[in-house]
Formats: sequence, structure tokens, C-alpha cells
Amino acid sequence: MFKDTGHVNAYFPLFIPKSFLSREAQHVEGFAKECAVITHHRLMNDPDGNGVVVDPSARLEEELVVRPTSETIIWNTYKDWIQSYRDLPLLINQWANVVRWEMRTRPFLRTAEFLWQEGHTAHATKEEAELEAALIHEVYARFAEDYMAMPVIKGAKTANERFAGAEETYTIEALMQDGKALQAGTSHFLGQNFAKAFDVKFADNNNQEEYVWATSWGVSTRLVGGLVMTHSDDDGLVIPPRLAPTQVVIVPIPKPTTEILEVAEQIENRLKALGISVRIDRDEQKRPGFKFAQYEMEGVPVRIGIGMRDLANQQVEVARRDTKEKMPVLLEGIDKYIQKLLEDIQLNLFDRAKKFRDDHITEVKNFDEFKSVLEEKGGFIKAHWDGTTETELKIKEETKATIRCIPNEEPESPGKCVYSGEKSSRKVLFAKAY
RNA sequence: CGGGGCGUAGCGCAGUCCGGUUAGCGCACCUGGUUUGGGACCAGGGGGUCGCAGGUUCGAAUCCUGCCGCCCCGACCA
Repeated sequence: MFKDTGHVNAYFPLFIPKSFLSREAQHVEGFAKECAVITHHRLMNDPDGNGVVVDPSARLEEELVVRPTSETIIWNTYKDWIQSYRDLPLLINQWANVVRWEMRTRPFLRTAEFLWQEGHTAHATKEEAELEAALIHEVYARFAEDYMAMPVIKGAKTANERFAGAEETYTIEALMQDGKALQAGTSHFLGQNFAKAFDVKFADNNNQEEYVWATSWGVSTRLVGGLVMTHSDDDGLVIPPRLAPTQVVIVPIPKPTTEILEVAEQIENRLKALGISVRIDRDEQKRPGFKFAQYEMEGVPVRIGIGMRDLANQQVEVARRDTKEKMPVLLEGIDKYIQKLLEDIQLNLFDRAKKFRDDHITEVKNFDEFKSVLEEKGGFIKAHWDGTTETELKIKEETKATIRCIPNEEPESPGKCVYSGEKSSRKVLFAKAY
């Protein structure tokens, strides 16, 4: 689904000259405090014999910054690549690691280095760039919901929460099982900010010079954390079938025998013919109970148990990870049954997560209610907001909750701000977030 | 940078307050046997600079001094 959008892959340098960062004022302000900076290019043996030290004579003339994101180096390049409207749109994606020197890291959700894809596009018109940002926003939402079975709310970020250098940031927001929100992917309409900062102009079909319009967007390994925290339970991971590396595992009971393996292999072949990934556990050392627990922990969606008792009845035992249910299934038609079951699990995971999410969107009328819901129930809080950064920051200061997004689907409705009492045209979603 | 906590076997911990057998337990590992439809059991075994350095003492994982490392909370942030 990503490839259908027509973007091409490319790769840009990891090291960015420090001066590039300072070209766009908002951008540098946003990232300045979390950059890894390269100052030297050589090590040497410590004269005092304490291993290796930085060679002070190898100081760089201009320091290099390890990319926190690639806008600057890419726009410095686009400047040379774009001359005319015939060069547009320029649609590029890169897979890369980036570094943001966080004070506090958290596995998967906020790591100092993370892997992501970042798209960077240039367009002739504002409308086209806006459509691009919206398109990717939708692609991210579809991926989250249809593949990860993770329901998301699409919306726009407030000015305060916006990407540094963007005119508009669109986000997909998910809700984790502990009631905290997770920003799962963002798509930015950058206006002409980077075009102006890096002097990227094109000649239109009247030979008039114009600055190009831009977007950028990304999702990262943070999604892995989101996947885990959306579906998993006390027995371990729960991986949606569409993303599970192994969709079905076959466990011989109590251990592999010729007879059992013969049937297992038949099932394996029939499932593979339907494009289902299967693994037969041929280990003879571990007992079935151990294997059951192990595969549950790993989140394998479907387990098939085969013992002599089953074979006598021409059946097997099928267990699904999402509900932990077990049922006997006849060998006849087992392939179609499993195929259908995988689809059911995929849908069930989504429905279950969506129900939880919807049950945790609470509309509040006043600030006392806001605080008590936030403390006692968690999740999203829907409330009127007066639109000012000042109010937003005060709420954050007092409650730790931030505005996760201004939901696309929330209709305009006049009201009064939950904090200031000032006029508000629309409700927004607040939550404590990762 | 502020506040709190922790360093003892591969992992998780007890022992430290109140110094005194050969430093112990669970998991994991090795050997043998018995088991096998939900994380097997029994027996035997291997594995330790008790974070580092110095000090007190007949004797230090334990007390004292200094240092090092890690984790949690706060400020940053996706």
C-alpha cells in the first residue's frame, strides 16, 4: 500500500553540517536541544596509558550533526534538483536511522536512535502539497488499522505540538491499554518554509519563478511499541495475523512421531498453498505445555495441537491467541477453517482495541471533571478549548495532559473552553501521552 | 542538574542493620534415570575478583572513607 503512492526510495547522508540546521529558525529551535554533535574525527592512544582518547588535534572545522531528521540536508539537495515545474512533483522516501538525544528514553517508544521512513516531497502548488500530506495521513491510518489492528484518531496538531518548521502537522493518535495516548505517525504540510530557507525555486509554465511547496512525513519503530501495548496481555505478545511472521504453529503432542508429522506436514502444505506462514515444532526435548506457553508469549496467532487421540478422530486441536479459546477441528477443511480464523482474529483484535479506545473517550464539561477523569479513568478527554497556546500550556502544567489532536471528524460546535471559559468553536482531544 | 534507590553465579534475588562455619536460594546450564494432551520430576554436578580502591579488625559481602557504574522520579521529547 505504501508503494502505490508512487514515491521512490533514496538515501541521504547521516551527517549534516551544523550550518544546515540553522537555516530554518523554527526547525533549529525544535531540535537544537537534542542533537548528537560530531566534533572530532580521530582517536589516539592515551599517552597516560588509559586506553583510547579523542585526539585533540583532530577537531572538525565545522561540526557535523547526526540527523535528527533529514529536512535540511534533503532541501539543500533539492535546491539543485529542482529547476522547473517539469521537475515536480518530487516524491522521495528514505529509510534511515535518526538520532534525537532524549534525556529519558523508553524502549521502542522513545529511543535515542530509531529507525524510520521519512518522506520528503516538493510540489508546484500549495493545494497539491496539502493533498499529499492528507494522502499520507490516510495511508498511515489505514496501515495502523488494517494491518496493526490498532485504531487511530486522525487529526491536526495544535501550533504548540506541531513539527518544528511545519505549517500543519497531521497525526494518527492511538490509545494504549494503560490509558495513555501514543502519537503513531505524523504527516506535515511544510508550506514554503524550507523552500525559502534553502532557496528552492522553480519556473512555472509562464517562466515565473516560484518557491516550491513541501511535505514530510514518517512512521518509526515506535509502531512496534504501539503494537505491543495495544494488544498484548499478561501471557505475552499478541500479534495480529496480518503482521505475524509465523501465523500458525503446529505442535505435536506429546512429541513428534512419524504419524503425527505426516499429518502436520499435510496441514502445513495446505496452509502454505493459501499463503499462510506455518511452522512445525519438531523439537523433541521440550514438552507440549512449555511450547504452548512459549508460542503464546511470542504472540503466534494460531496454534494447532496434534496428538494420537486427535488422529483417531480425524481432527486436531486449534487454539487462538486472542481469546485463548481451544476447539477441535476436523482435518477435512482445516485449511479454509484456519484461513477464516486468521481473518476473524485480525478483526477481533481491531474491534476489541476500538471498543477499549471508544470507551476511553470521555467528554467533560468543566475542569474539575477533566482532572478527575484524567486521574481515575485515563484515556482521551474530549473538551472545548479556546484555541490559545497559553491555555494549552497551563493545562499541561497542571495535569500533564496535552492536546493530542484536533480530530478531523469532530464537527464545529460553539461552546466554552473547559479551562478559561472563553469562546470555543470546537472540541479537541486531550490525554497523557508517551 | 535536583530527589530517591541499587551493585553478591548467565538472569532474578536473600544475606549487610547486629562482623565469625566452606557465601546461599530460585531460574538457567551439565550428567543419569523416570516421565510426556498446559511451563515435568528425582538424584548428582559445574559455575562467585560479593562494583573498585584504601582503611579498621585476630577475622569484612557485612563497619569506615573515597571512587565508579546502573536504575527510578522530575525538567526535554516522537
